Amino acid sequence: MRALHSITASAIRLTDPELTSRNPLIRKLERFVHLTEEDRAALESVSAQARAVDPHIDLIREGAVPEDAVLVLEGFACRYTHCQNGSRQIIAYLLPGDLCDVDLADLGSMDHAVGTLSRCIIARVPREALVSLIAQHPNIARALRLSKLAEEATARAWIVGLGCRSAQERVTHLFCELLVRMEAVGLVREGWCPLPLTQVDLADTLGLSNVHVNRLLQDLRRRGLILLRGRSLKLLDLEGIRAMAEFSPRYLHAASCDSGELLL
Amino acid sequence: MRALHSITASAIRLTDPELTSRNPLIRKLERFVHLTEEDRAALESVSAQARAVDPHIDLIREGAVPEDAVLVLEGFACRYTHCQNGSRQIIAYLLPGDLCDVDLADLGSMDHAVGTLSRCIIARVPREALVSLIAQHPNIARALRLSKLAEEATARAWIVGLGCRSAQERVTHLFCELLVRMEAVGLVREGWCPLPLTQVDLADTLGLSNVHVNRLLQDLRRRGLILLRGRSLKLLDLEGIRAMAEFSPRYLHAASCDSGELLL
DNA sequence: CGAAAAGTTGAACTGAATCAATGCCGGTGG
DNA sequence: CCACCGGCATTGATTCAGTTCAACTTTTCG
Repeated sequence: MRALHSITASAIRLTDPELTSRNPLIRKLERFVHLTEEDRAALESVSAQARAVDPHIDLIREGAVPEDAVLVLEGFACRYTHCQNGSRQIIAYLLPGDLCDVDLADLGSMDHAVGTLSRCIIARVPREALVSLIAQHPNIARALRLSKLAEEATARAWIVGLGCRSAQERVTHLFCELLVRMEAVGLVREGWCPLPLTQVDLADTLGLSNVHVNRLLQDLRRRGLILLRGRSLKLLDLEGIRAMAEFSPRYLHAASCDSGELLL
Repeated sequence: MRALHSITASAIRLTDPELTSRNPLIRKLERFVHLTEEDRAALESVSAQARAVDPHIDLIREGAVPEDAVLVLEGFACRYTHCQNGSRQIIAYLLPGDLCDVDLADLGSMDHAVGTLSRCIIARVPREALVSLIAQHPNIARALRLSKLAEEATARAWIVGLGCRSAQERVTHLFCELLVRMEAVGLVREGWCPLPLTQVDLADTLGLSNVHVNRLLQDLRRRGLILLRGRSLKLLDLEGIRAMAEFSPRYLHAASCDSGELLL
């Protein structure tokens, strides 16, 4: 059986060397650890019964005590809150492959909401399924721990950005982050990165007004640094943009990854 | 032996009902779980061999791969980074009782530095000691997990503050947060909360200039909302300040605490 | 095709930064 | 004990990055 599986796997690899799996959760976790066929099967089964969700729909409401974890398979979702002045602050993006609130067991009521930004494919992982997944698959448990560390590093990077970067630096830094994260789950094709966000979404992420975001994007386009077409983004002068954003991809793999290739 | 211990404990409680322990780590974790005498002894032993550290000293440098966790017993430390424009951004405060980087085992190189702000008393907990502490004391393990959730909630609150609150709201929100956290480790006396920070430190925390922080503080004093004397802070109209900061202490106990009293 | 959502533009405004000088206080050494 | 020094706090004047408001255009999508 083991032999059979690896033959199958390598056959797939020969026909389509890039797609070890279409499941973004598997792709993401494989950046951190090596998964066995059993691990992958468990992850596939957890991702079954996904359903499409419209944009701007709450997946977990603020104050709720979540009974299952949210797994994003397609589209962009986010954590967010509303301030009393009416403005919305996006706290984190949930991209394909992201599994929200792994520590369900310890979690009390939510201090923020989780909702879709674009149309999404979402799977719900019940608490018991999550617990047994972690208990029975040490590789997966470790990969989830490592990706949680990356999430925390991302939150820190957002604090730094909001605290001490200019508006243009924030925009470009966010684009660099999204590119790396989407690449990690195999969703970047020929430099084009899906970006199903409105300028208002970007503004609520970056602590800016939508008007100003609009002008910043125009400026980047005029200078030939980015292309924005049909909900996709292409960074033209990647090195230049990284320099102006002071972006280092290291924090996104915050961990002792074995594969050196990951460090870029 | 068990009986003896509990007699001792209640005797201490009778003479000094407030001080279940002077150790801020124990005080903090006891807000989340009930600790046995063995748990407490283990935590005391981990806190032994603390040493004084001057202000503005790095405890962990950016890029380092830490071999032990940092435990703050007295004073204020922080996580921070330098942006290339020269400004410093403080990412999190480490207050007495805070144990930095519990997931040492999974951690790669640091994407930020950890340093003292004021004079501090610091203990270093070697990796093996930390691992065995967690393995042998499930209560402590759970309490550390819960306090990590509170840390994450705090980071999210900082993102919200930097993203969409006015300068004055940020200052007052930070003061409310510090008051609650210092109260949790028994360091607030008659409403006075230690605040061994300069206005530059506050500015680097809040994404403001030191000049502006100075003016905001003067304004708060003039309006009779705070007192600032000798590295201590007193919030006079706590309800008013909480309202203007849109502060809810709930996120700081982000978890299923059993004690209702914690929810305020 | 028509309505709603998203993007674009200009003008006026403002919160906060910057720059630069001054005052204060606590520690240190003579 | 006093004089000096360095870090921190305070003040005023000026500038600027980014907001707000409001109108207008373009795109999307049922």
